[in-house]
Amino acid sequence: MIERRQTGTGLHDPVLEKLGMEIAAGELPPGHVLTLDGIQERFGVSRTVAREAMRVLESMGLVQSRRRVGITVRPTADWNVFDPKVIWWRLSGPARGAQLRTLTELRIAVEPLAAGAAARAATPAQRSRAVELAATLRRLGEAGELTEFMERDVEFHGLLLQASGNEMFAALADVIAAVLRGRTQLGLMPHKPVPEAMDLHDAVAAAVAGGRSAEAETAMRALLVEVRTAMLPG
Amino acid sequence: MIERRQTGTGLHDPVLEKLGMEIAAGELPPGHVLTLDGIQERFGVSRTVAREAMRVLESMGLVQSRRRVGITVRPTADWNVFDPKVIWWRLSGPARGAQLRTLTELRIAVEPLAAGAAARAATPAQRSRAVELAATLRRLGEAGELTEFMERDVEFHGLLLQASGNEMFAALADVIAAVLRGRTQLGLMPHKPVPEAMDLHDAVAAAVAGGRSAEAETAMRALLVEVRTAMLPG
DNA sequence: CTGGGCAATTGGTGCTACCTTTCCGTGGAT
DNA sequence: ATCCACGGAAAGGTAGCACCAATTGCCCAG
Repeated sequence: MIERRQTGTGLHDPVLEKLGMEIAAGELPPGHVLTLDGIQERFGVSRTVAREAMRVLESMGLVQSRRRVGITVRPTADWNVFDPKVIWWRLSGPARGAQLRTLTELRIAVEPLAAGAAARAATPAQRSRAVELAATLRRLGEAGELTEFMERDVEFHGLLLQASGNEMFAALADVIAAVLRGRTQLGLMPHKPVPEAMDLHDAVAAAVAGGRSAEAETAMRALLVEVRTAMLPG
Repeated sequence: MIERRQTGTGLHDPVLEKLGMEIAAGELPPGHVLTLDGIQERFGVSRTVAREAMRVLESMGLVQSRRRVGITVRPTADWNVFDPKVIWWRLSGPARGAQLRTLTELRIAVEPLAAGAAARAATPAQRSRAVELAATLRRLGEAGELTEFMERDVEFHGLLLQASGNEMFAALADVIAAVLRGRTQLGLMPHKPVPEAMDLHDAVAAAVAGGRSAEAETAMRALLVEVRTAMLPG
């Protein structure tokens, strides 16, 4: 589940969001210098708020603050590219395609192992839920219910990441949810999921349910390679 | 290269560091409530400094700030476990072993694909450097120069991650360096690297140099599985 | 005794004013 | 041309204020 704005309140959050987006989008290129004064004036906020937003950006590696010189935008290589906010900002900007590609590579790396681990570590409830979801996916896919299909797909992949028992894998669930949602928004999904995809979802679920780790891993890998080739033209 | 706070300057940094460590270590368990006043008094800093540290912790998902309630420590599942600072804090605390395990799983997921990508995308300089490093590793390993071996190993793995052309993989270089260093500090390394490890380093380097992607991937996977089994007893 | 509403308390939110510290530029002296 | 000293710009840090929201608990009605 992506959770945008659950806090809602907070005056420094809009500032953080806007600056983060602009930096991630490259509108404020590396080397560009901001000042607290400038931020205050631009957003009509106090020094306190400007400083807090700046500190958070600094902790993400997006900027560096030095006395006398100002707030400098840092090169991309220094960013915390695993920070969910940074990923979100890049997915919202012109680098969306590139970010989707690197994230898909990450998915191909992580999700097969997560599925394998899930086959070993999942609870009975998780196993049956996986099978159930795979069946639902087939039904929705054949019916052409694209958005509902996507939501279940998000749940399916999130479930396996959670069930892997590795909290670092589990932490990727939200990010991958954003990838799946962003992919359909970008029109990188076929209008009707290919039958192979449904077969592979079934295969993964069955292998997880049956505790067949290696099988779950290879099926998930095949599924994701399928996903990558499908979005290559995009 | 690990770079612990080369900025040094900054009064809010020690506060952030201490609180982060305590939360990561579980000394401040989920649900525990802090107040800005308490932080001010404890560290002898002003409200501004306490607030900035709190905001950064909040952006890492370690705490949540609510009016009238205070600053609540959030459950582990909400943490940004990919944030380098969070990883560092957990590696420094009692959860070190668990963190090393999840990170090793992540390595097994990511590094083989990164090596495969490096075989496709590396520059000529990177390819020759990889071969050179593998040879150096063999020499150092046979000589039993453990710390120097480790430093070259750090460079080797970082090089391939950088060369993969995927910035998310590249961003893991620092973290993996911390894992390698932490592993030797924890005594989870054999006193003399096993010959197989050296052979596999060679195989990876040769495959990358020769552009044989699949071969680089499988060799790297074998190398990391070796690593995992070696640290399982720990 | 229970429940609902109202008021007091608590603690973060945001603002302003002011001082300190660090360095970047600049300009003058050698 | 080089070096050094100095002024000023901008972040770093402190203090105290008004404000607001949520929680706590009290009080009174049923």
